[in-house]
Amino acid sequence: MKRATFQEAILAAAERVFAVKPFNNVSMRDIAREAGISHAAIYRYFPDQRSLFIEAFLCGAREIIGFLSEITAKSEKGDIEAVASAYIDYLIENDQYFRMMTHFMLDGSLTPEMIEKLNIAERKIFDHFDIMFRKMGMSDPVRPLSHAFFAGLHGVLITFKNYPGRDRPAVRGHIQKIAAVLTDKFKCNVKNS
Amino acid sequence: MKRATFQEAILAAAERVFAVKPFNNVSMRDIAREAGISHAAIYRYFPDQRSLFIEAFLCGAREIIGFLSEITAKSEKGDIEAVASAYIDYLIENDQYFRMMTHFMLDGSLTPEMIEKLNIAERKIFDHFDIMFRKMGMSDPVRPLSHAFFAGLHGVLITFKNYPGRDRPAVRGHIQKIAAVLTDKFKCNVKNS
DNA sequence: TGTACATCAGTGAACGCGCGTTCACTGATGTAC
DNA sequence: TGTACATCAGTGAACGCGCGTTCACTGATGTAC
Repeated sequence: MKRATFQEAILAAAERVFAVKPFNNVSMRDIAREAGISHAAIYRYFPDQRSLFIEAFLCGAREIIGFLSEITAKSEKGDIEAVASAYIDYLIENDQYFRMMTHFMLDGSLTPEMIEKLNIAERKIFDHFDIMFRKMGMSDPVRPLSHAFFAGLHGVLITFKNYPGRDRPAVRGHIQKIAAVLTDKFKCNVKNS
Repeated sequence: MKRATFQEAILAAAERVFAVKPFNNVSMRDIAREAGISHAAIYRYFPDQRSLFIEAFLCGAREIIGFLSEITAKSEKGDIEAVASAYIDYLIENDQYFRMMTHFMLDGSLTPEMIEKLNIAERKIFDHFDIMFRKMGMSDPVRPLSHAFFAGLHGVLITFKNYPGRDRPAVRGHIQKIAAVLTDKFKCNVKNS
């Protein structure tokens, strides 16, 4: 097996483990077991655990970005509600990447290279929101809107993920409802001096 | 020293440690050292580490709530910009509680009692935002607005906390700027069908 | 007031665990002649 | 084609660490008579 292929196999195994177990207690041994190799072998392909995690996250981020690209392209008139709702739904389903993203955002000890990698992914997401806001006829600069909207949607997900005493569908419903409240605010084109 | 006093002394020590070190690698030994006692002694007052952390967080939350209560009371006409800006500033300064809050929100393994305690604190924050929105003349129900606004502000903090390549004042400036964009949206009273 | 005893807060040492990472080694593969 | 050698991917075992938690013990305090 070629080197690149092997790396991808490890990342794919990591992805499968993350889907089942909260990433913050996924061990190198877990991933190795899932990939069917010795845990020592991983160190031939990744210098350390965090590099592996970040690379795995970037794979997931690529998927998120691909999905976002699809839904923003689909909505001809910049239908922000549809985009927001689909985006939220996607992140609820692919919850592990969302959690990793939040974790990295709060982690103060990343190297500049790691931060830069994450930031490139983030900027791509902003770009798609930019496109959406332009389609909606918002006047430039739209980037601050994308920042605020992205951050707002993520905040809603984080805040209500463990909304107490509710089952999963009810939580999803509440998140969608509050996200809709937020989204509605962003349809307002007026600048309130 | 009375039992309650001792507990408070431990919590105060924890608070001091959290101010210096990311809470996710604060150990019982760290807290004990700061409090000037043996780490085994802590277990007389708290059943385990997480209970201690949650209790410490609740202390911090009380302070946040107190602060929020002050600023919402001060702003006669529901000056949402002033409230948001002060709230954001406070959370940037008292960053450790904000991070703990986010951590607990994402942690899926809390007991129902713990979740309930955290939720009571959260609801108190919502209450203050409710008051603000009512002062602004928003029509009921305002609770969804509070949910969305609270979540949005927190999202902005999380998203831009480690905004890469910026120093602390620049990060603070950006967070305030994006929070202002969000806040501005919430001044719009129109329902965009 | 003094004495014998019980209580219990607080201690230092130790337990046990899981983890990231390293290391000496093996065996398969590739290469040079 | 065959042989001798080098390379190197992958292994299982081990290292070393820090942690949460427990435990046997100590010494101070309180209590009963």
